[in-house]
Amino acid sequence: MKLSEGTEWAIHCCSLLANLPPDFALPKSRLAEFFDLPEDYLAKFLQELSRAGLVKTSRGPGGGYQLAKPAGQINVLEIVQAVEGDQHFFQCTEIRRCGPSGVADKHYKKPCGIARTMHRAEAAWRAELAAVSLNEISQMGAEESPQEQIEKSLSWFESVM
Amino acid sequence: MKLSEGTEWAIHCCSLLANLPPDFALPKSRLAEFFDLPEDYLAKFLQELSRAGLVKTSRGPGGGYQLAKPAGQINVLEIVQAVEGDQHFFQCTEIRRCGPSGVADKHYKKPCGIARTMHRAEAAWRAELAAVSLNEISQMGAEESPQEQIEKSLSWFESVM
DNA sequence: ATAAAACGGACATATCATATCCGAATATAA
DNA sequence: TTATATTCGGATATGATATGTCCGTTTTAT
Ligand code: SF4
Ligand code: SF4
Repeated sequence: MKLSEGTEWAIHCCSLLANLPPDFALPKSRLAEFFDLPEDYLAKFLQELSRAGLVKTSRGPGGGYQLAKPAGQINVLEIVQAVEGDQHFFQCTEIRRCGPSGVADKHYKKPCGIARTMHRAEAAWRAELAAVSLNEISQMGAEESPQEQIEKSLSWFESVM
Repeated sequence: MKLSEGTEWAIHCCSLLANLPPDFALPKSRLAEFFDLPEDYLAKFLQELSRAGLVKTSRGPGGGYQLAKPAGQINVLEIVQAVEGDQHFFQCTEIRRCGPSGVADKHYKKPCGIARTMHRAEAAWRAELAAVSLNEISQMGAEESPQEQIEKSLSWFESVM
């Protein structure tokens, strides 16, 4: 029961993209370099962000990834769902219908209390993530990063653009 | 990103145990039979419930599993954690420290905004589960089960005790 | 035309979930 | 004391998913 690493990577990448000047695209090679991640594997998640409509891509020289919307209009839940899919954590296998006490399917009108409890908890999780925008994430990142890191990021950025 | 089936099994088993007369123990063979589950695999999760102190066990003839505490004093989160462990969903791999902008470890004083956001969401999930007692689960089960199922359960129970 | 870049499918490997089996420890009852 | 019923834990097998690499195709700027 663990979120994939891709989720962390995707949020970090989106946060970085949020700090880029408008109309500037960063290719996967640069993103991978910045975080020291395997380029081809990272690309999988970037493509999922693209499919989800969170980033837009441009091919060819000078191309790469940019946010598809202002960072204030993207929330963390969207990023997580793009990478993880929208499966529920709790997938009921309807074991109440099995064994010596099970009866015909038509008698089970709605999810039982167990399923409702688990789903309510998931909804609370999603709500917390949906309440945080990418903008907030990138601002927290900017405010809390050590000064030296910000300087190194800027000089890295100068060297690639 | 999916909870194991064992979680559902464990909650169902606890709910069933909550309906047993005091001082009556149900062996794993009966529990597995009731839900039509693989006996040896189910036993793994029952043992985890035992290690977590949620059920008590007695060996030898007439032995089996019973709740270790009144159902009102057990909550769903405890059961889930017993089975799933207490790992966080989101496990930060500290990628901010890597790549061309990373600086020495000592500069990172606290989890970043991403990690805090993810952990807050997990806390909300846990809180929802902790708010529901096993007693409520088993009552919902009793109230919502089809009449025919309750009768079949009772007659099954007569046959095994 | 050439080069840079995303895209998508095929593949390999590692980790974890699922499942079975068995011997050891423990308790009851005859 | 012996036979039986039960939990416990380790070993092992299998399948699914996460992780990671590779390469050919498509798109686009120059
Ligand atoms: S709906 Fe509820 S009772 Fe039925 S299998 Fe799912 S969790 Fe169990
Ligand atoms: S603490 Fe935050 S910035 Fe650092 S790796 Fe974890 S999620 Fe990323």
